[in-house]
Amino acid sequence: MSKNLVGNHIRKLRFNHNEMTQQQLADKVGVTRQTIVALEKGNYSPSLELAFRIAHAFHLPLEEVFFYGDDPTQ
Amino acid sequence: MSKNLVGNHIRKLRFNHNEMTQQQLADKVGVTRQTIVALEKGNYSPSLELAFRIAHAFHLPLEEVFFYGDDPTQ
DNA sequence: ACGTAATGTATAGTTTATTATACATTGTGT
DNA sequence: ACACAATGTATAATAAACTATACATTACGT
Repeated sequence: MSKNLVGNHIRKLRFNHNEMTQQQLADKVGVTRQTIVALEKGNYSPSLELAFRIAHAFHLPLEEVFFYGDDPTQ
Repeated sequence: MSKNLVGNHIRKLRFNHNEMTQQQLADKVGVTRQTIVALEKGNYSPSLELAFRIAHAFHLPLEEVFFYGDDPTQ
């Protein structure tokens, strides 16, 4: 339980980026697919370090991938 | 051990913000002082959620408080 | 000299992120 | 119909973040 306050656009971004697969993203940022799955599902928020690596994988600033609060405002 | 790849400007920012104390910042973002100490010392990188709360406490975007890699470039 | 506020350091314990493994489901190509 | 790639789901184990407690040090006000 315990509401997760951080959301992300990982899923959307994977498809905008060459239909990148969960496994490919996982390899690219050096985690397992399970971690990507959990993040897309919103099970928990990543470590800051992983958040940076994921943003870099999409060539985006961190705050365009992850957002605080319920409202992406975009 | 295990090099921490994420750095921050928390210490500097505390002093730029009314000489804010470790305890005050801790209270403001809802963690213990020990966590702030550990972050300033670079013992580990915070959760993304905490990183957001700290950035908001200073009214700054996350990437002006935390940076990936060894070089702040500023 | 004394009290107190801020910081530094250490360590054991709890919670959360991350891994590893495993199996089920859906879609696509042959 | 079969093989395979991608995803969904679950659960136990490990690693990392975070708490709680405690004590030492430095500086500052009285």
